Amino acid sequence: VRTIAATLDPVRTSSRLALIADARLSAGAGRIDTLIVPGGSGRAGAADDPALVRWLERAGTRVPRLASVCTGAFLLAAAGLLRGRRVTTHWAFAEELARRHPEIDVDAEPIYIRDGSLWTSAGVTAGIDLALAMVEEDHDPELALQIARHLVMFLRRPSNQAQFSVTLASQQPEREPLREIQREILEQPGGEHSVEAMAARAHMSSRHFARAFRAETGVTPARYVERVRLEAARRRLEETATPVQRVAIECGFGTGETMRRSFLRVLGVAPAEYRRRFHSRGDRTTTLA
DNA sequence: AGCGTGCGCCGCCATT
DNA sequence: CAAATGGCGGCGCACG
Repeated sequence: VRTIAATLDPVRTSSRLALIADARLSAGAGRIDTLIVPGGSGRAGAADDPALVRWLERAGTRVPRLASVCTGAFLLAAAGLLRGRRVTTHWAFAEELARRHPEIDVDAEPIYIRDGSLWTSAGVTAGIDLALAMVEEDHDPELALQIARHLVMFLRRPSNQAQFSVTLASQQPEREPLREIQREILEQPGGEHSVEAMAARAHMSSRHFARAFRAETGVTPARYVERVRLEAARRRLEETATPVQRVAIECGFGTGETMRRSFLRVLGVAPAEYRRRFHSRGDRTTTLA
């Protein structure tokens, strides 16, 4: 991994962290396999730097794989690299991107989008999902999964389910009845998803269902249900002010106590504490220089 | 904080 | 014969 900047002087990020680039644009960067353009509050100025934009125009058309994180998409757009492509960016800026560049097909829904050799991602952490997807492509899903675990990365899923984060995607079953069951769980985490009930819906004996599910996804049915419920609960805690108790019921945990224990076991924090730490205050955005 | 019990899981074997 | 499926029993543990 190498960093390239317009200058070799320290570059301050929006959080004041100073980075020193490995190379200057003018020096050329040698052969590049994947070019990743970050976003952040500095991107407006960068888009006004003719030398940088010109460099991007050239490099962007030559690299085998081009990517942006967050508002980095604006830079790619300024360099004319997104014409006619399907891309995403930070949700708070998606409308602006679409307005300023009508020639781009902007979709703010997925956490990242791959359009051929062009990869774009939503907010900063979505960039991790994007990077993991690249690892998966270059190597295999198992390695991506290992890394995700190593990073103690929380699973992320777009609401439209058109695109799962790699960790969940690697658990996509082949067989139709099992996919159907998975869909039901994802759509209604609070529903009745005991092993027996799911087996009945799939027209299988519970023994066979559990065995098949495990073989296809690598996770046992109940554990999968628990994961999905945990995800749903996390999202509600992050994005709403719904009382913890009600979140527990809505997400299929019988009681608040059950959800609490699940949180402690998997995430290491209790629900209330989790909300205190991660609840987002609406329009606040995260950007990276 | 502690506890009984029901559920999930799996090994094993029979059946299809 | 191999593979798919079903049933049983027992163990561990999480739910309430």
